[in-house]
Amino acid sequence: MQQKHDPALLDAVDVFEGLDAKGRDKALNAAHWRKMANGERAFEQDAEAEAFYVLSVGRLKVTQVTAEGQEVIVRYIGPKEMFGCVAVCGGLTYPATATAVVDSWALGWTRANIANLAESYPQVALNAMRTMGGRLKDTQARLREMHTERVERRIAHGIARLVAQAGRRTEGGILIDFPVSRQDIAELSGTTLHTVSRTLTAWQERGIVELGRQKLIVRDPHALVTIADDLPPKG
Amino acid sequence: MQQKHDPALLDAVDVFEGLDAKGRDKALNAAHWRKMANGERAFEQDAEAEAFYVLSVGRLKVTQVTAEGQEVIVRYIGPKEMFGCVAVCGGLTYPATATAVVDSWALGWTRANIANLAESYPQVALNAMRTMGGRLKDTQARLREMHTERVERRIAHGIARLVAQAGRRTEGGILIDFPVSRQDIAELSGTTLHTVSRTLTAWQERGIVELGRQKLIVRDPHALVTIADDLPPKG
DNA sequence: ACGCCTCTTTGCGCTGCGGCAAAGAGTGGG
DNA sequence: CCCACTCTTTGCCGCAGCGCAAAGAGGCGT
Repeated sequence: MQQKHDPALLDAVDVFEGLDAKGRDKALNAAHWRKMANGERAFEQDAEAEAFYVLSVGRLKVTQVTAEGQEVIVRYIGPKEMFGCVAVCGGLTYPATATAVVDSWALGWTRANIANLAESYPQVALNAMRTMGGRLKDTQARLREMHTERVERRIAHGIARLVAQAGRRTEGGILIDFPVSRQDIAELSGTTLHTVSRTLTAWQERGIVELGRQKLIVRDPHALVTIADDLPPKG
Repeated sequence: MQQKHDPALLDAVDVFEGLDAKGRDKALNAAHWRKMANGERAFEQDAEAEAFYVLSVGRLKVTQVTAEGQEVIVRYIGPKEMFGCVAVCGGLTYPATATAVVDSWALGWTRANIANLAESYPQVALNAMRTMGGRLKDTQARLREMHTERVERRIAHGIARLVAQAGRRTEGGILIDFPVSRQDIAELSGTTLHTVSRTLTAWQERGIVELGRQKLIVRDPHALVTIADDLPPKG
C-alpha cells in the first residue's frame, strides 16, 4: 500500500479553497486518517451520514444498489476529491455506497468536526456546495444521456469520463489508472457487460482502444469523442 | 393569474429555517418578485447563474435538453421549493432549464444578495446544501431506476413521484394539480409518449387511473405502488 | 358553432440489445 | 506447476418497446 501522507493535500483541495494557513492547520488537526483496503466500503447507502472525507491516495467507486442487488456506478472519486459531502449538513443519510477499488487513504472529519469548521469558516460550506452543484449537474447530464442516447454513445461517454478523471499518458495511449472490468463499464453506461465487451472488441479492431483484463488503454481519444458526440442518429 | 402574495411564505421555506424574524425581514427586503407566465422560462441551461428563487405559487419543470432538442424532465418544482440553488455559490452556470407549466410567482435574490445573506446567516448556506443533497440523492436514485427497471415500473415511479409532490385529493381519487401531457410523463420516465399512452390506457382498464387531456387521476394508489415496487422480474 | 391546433390513441413492423449458455484467457494461491 | 476462480469473449435467440403513420378527440379562439 502506498503512503497516506501528502503534506500539501489540503492546499490543493477545493473544499478548503480560500482558507488561510491557520484554518488549514485547524482543519488538519480536527481530521483523522482512514485506510480502506481494496474492496472495503467507506460507507453504505442509507446509513446515517457520520463523516466527511477527502481522498488522499487511491480510488473509490460510488454506487447505488437496487433491492435486487443490481449496482449502478454513480461516479468515481479520485485523489483530492471529497466524498460523504452530505455529512456537512446534519440529519441526512448517505445517498450511495462508496467502495475502494484500490487500497486507499482518506482524511476524515466527523459530522461535529466539519460542522464546527464550517461555522468558523463559512467559505468551507460554500465550497462544498459548489462541488455538490457540479455533481448534481453531472448526474443530471447522465440522466439525460440515459434517456436519449444509444448504448454505443453511452459507453463512449462513460469511458471519456474515466479518461478525463483517471487517465494517465503512457507509450501506447491513455491508460485508466485503476482496474476497470467490463462489468464496471456496463454499470457506468447503463448496459450489460456483454454489450460492453462486444462494443469494445469492435473498437479494438478499429484501433480506438487496447484491451486487457481489467485494463483499458485509449489509443485514439479523438475517435472516442467522435462516437460520443457525433454519431448522428444511430450509426 | 393567482395572487403572488403569501405572507407566511418565508416562514415555511426550508432554506430559511432557523432564521430569526429579523433575518427573514432582511431576506424579504433583499428579494424581488418575479412573475412567469405559463411556458415562460425562469432561466436556461448553461446560462450564468444570476439568481436564486423560492417559488410562491405555480409550478415549474426543470429540464435538460440535448443538442438535438430532446428534452428530459429532471424534476418539478412546487410552492415553497427553491430553485436556481447553484447561484448561492459563485461562478457556476445553471445545470438545467426551468420553465413554468402554469402561471407562477417566485421570490428572487440576485447572486450578490443571496451571498450577502448567506454570509450573515451561515445557516442559509447549510439549509441550501441540505436541499441540494436531497436532490442529488433523488437524481442518483432515478439514474439507478433508469438502468435497472423496465418501462412500466419507471412510469409507475414517475407518477408516484408526481402524486407525492403535486397530488390533490378529489372525489374520484388523487388528481395531479397541474397539466401533465403524456409527453411529459414520457420525459419523466425515460420512454416515449406512445409507450406511456399504451401503458396508461391499460391501467385505466384495470381501474388504476383515470385519464383526460393533460389530466391524470390516480384511483388506486396502492396498485401503482405495487407496480412500482413489486413486479418481480418483468410482468 | 365552426375550424384549427394540439394532444392522444392505436396498429404494425422492425431491431437494438438483453438474456442465456458455454468456451476461452488471465491471475493468484497452494 | 497445477488448479480454481474470476474476468472476458462470442454465438444465438427472443422480445420489449421504439419509430412511423394515421385517425380520433378535446379545447380554444373568433
